[in-house]
Formats: sequence, C-alpha cells, structure tokens
Amino acid sequence: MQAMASAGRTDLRLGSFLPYVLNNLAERVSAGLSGIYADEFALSIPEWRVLANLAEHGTLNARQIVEFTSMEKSKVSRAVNNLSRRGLLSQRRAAGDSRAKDLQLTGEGEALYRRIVPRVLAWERDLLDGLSPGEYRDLMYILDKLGKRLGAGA
Amino acid sequence: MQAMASAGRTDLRLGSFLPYVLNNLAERVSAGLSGIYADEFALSIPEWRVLANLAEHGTLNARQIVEFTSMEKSKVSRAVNNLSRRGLLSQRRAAGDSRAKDLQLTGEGEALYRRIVPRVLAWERDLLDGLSPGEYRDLMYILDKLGKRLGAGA
DNA sequence: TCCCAATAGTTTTATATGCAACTATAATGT
DNA sequence: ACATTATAGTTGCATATAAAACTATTGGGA
Repeated sequence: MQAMASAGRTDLRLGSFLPYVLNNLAERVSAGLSGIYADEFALSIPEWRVLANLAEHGTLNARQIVEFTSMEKSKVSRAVNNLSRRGLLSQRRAAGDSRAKDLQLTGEGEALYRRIVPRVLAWERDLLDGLSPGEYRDLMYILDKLGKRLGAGA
Repeated sequence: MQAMASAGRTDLRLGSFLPYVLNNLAERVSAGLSGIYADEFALSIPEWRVLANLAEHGTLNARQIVEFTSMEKSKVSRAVNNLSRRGLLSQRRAAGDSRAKDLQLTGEGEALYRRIVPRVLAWERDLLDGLSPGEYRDLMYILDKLGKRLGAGA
C-alpha cells in the first residue's frame, strides 16, 4: 500500500496539498523573521543567509554558499558584495584556485552575527513553544527526509 | 519543561533552525512544481494559486484570495488580470459592494485546472512516496499547528 | 445629512530577482 | 602543448516584486 495522503485522491484540496501548505508557512515565517534582521540590522534575507553560513562554517567560497543555501549564484554574488562593502566580510583569492575567493567574516561581521543570533533564536523559540519535543523532532526528521528525496528526484 | 529544540541552545545551527530548513525545502518544492505549470501551462506561481483557489472555493473576490494565499494584494491583482486577459476567469462587480469584483473561473479556466491537477498530484505523490502514512499525517498536523501559532503571534 | 475613517482594488516606483551572457582561470583529452 | 570543455564569479537585462500612493466606494458616527 502506498502513502495515503492528499496524493491518494484525484482531486486537489489546497489545505492538504503539501507544496501549498509548506510555501504558505515558509513565507509567513520568513516575513516574521525578516522583521528582525531587516528592520533592526539592515540585512536582506540573502545577506543574512550568507552571514549565517560564514559564521557557522568559517571560510567559504561563493559556490559553497550556493550549495548550502540553494540560492542563485547571482543572488549570492550580490549579497557577498553588499556585506563586503559594509566591511562585514573579507575576500581574498583562494590559495589553490585563483578563480575562487575565500570569504570570511570580519570581526565586525562576527560581532553583528552574535547580536542577531539571540534575537532569531528567541523568535524561533516563541514559534516552537507550541510543539512538544517529540513533535519538533518528528518535524525536523520528516523535513529532512523530504529534502533528501527532493535532492534525489530532481 | 520547555520545548527542547535548536531553540533550547544559545548558538545557531542552521541545519536545525526551523525557518532555514523550512524555507530551503519550500523553495525547492516550488521550483520543482513550477516546472509543471510554468513550462507546460504557461502559468506563474501566483497565477496558479489564484486559479486553484477559485477552482476550490468557487466565486471569490481579490481580498479573499489575499486571505487564502497570504500573497500581496498587488500580486493578486496582477495575477487576476493576467488570467482574465487569457479568458480563464470572469469578473463582475459584486452585488452588495461595487468596489469589489466577484471572480470566477470560466469553462476554459476550469478545463485548464482539470488538466493541471493530475500532474501536480502525481508530482506530490512522488515526493510523498518516501513517507509513511503516519509521517505524512504528523507532518501536516504539525505544519498546521505552526501555521495557527503564527497567525496568533503576528 | 455630512464628514471622516475604512475598505477593495489598481497603479506607480524603486528595488530585487532570475536567467543568460560574459571574463577569467582550471582541468581534461589527445 | 593545444584545443576543448568545465568551473568560479560578475554583470546586463528584462521581469517580478513589495510598499506606498492613489481612486472609488462604503460605513459610521455626530
């Protein structure tokens, strides 16, 4: 027997159609969160994502950021440039490959990141307070599973 | 005891930060699906959403579509106009309120919708095949719970 | 009745975006 | 070594978008 679901039927109900539900939720979450880093820290979403990935992974080049975030490479390029102009990250030609640039946060970039983190974690905690630990675990597990499946299928 | 989670810590791990995970997944799902209605049916995502909501709910005005989809009203306005120009929906001044317009799919609009539905359901089924029925149920339940919490919190 | 605020929807404007074209460098095959 | 192809990243351009200004209509008060 196959996965029951909206997919088990031949008519479409948007309320149980995963892509629709997922997108609605994701957009609303993004809108809520971007209130923090846009209004208080003057960062766009792509800029925030680049910042956060550099903070987490240390030195990266643009291609790696593209992989981590699934953003367009032109989007990443522009976000990197904005952060660079603001002195939040530094660039230098990569050792082994002079096409690539090693990107890394400056002290100022790290400081900004450290100011943002508690704010977004508090926001997330607020949202997740409605879920039990088990529900949170299930959710992350299932989302991860779907993500892997998408990677394969596409 | 409170919801453990990434939110239980003071450092940020993107891989377990719900907004990040959710957005990555949603974007990839959207990209996959939009391949269908963009390439094969020449519909943008906003257009598809308007079409699907009208198909599901019957006659609606633009404000109601905004509520159902959480899209910007200007976005809805343009999507409605595009569909109208293509003869996929009809507009007429609402009975009780002449500012509003009653929107409803034409026969052609409904026919297009019926051609699209099996395609997107098949796509969804493919994605969901990796989940057990229980996992699917849990997922939808939890997403719904989060959605409601967002509605309240904002 | 007469204002004034609220609402439905459109349009303007500035910005963001995706895609393709492009530059520069690296890797591969013969 | 040389030509071909692939890759890293940037930029130009046409389109899409969000936010605010705007038009038209409605709904309340006082």
